[in-house]
Amino acid sequence: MEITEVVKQSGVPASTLRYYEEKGLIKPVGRKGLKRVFSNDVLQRLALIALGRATGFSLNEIAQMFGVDGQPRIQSEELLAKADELDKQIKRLTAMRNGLRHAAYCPAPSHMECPKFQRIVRVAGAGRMQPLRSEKLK
Amino acid sequence: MEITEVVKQSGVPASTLRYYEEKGLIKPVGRKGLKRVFSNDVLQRLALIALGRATGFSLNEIAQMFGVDGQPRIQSEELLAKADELDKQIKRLTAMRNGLRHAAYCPAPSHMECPKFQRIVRVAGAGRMQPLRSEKLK
DNA sequence: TCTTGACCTCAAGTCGACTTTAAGTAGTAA
DNA sequence: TTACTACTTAAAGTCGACTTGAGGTCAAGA
Repeated sequence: MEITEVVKQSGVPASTLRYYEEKGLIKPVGRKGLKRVFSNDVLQRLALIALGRATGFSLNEIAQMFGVDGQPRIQSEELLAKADELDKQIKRLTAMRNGLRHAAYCPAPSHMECPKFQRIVRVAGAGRMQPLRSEKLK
Repeated sequence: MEITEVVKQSGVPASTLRYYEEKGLIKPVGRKGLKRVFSNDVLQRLALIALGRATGFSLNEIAQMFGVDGQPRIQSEELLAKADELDKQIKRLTAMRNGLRHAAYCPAPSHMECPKFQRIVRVAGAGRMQPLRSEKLK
């Protein structure tokens, strides 16, 4: 497959494919002249990357978790730790979803005054109010 | 409360608080000289913002969903639509979590070759491989 | 042979979410 | 009065994830 075929089948723009290659997330099987040639495994790879991105992992994290060949490069311990993080995240999302559904119908003048809504926020946040960027320091 | 107190109780840096104010996400009740004075409602507000961010909403979306006073500014229909989005997101997260747990133990040489792992990726992605930035066009 | 189209590289630009920096002000303490 | 501390503003910088643009290459068709 040449790059355009990958673009068509995946919906991922060529510029992004080149960028992902640069970051070591995908790898063409070869070249035909200048042109990159991909095997169709790349589509699964892209699905995996998209899934990772959609679940909040950075490209670097994804690259770490699954090497170019799909083999994890980090310890199973760390993979399991990531999985646990996701569990927490799932709880937050569930709380937020419930909060939104509630807010759609709650008659309270301001939601911050509604005890149910307050509880949802409290349960979900549970002390973590830091903005996301602050997590860069590691 | 002055800003430092908010920083202490919330963990959110002063620079971020000022930035949030600029974006219309929070609002001091007044000033004492130059200094901002906040009511302690701001802490709940920050929890709400953090929850929103953690669940993947942008600051603009959060500002849209809940005005400065916590009253939703958008229709319940839209709130419910957001809730449905969250449901999908929860499914993706769950899939990713399962994938990671599986990857931690699966003996297959490459995960992309493991049928179980493949199914997880397929179920979760379901055609959506577009990078996140592409969604800016709306 | 010349042009076209599909691809290439490398550098620079953009966008959101902040952070950093430089320079200023208001209240308090010595 | 001076110095210090806790804040302020406005502008510029940073970081990740891409996108855009300028200019180059190569195979195929007129």
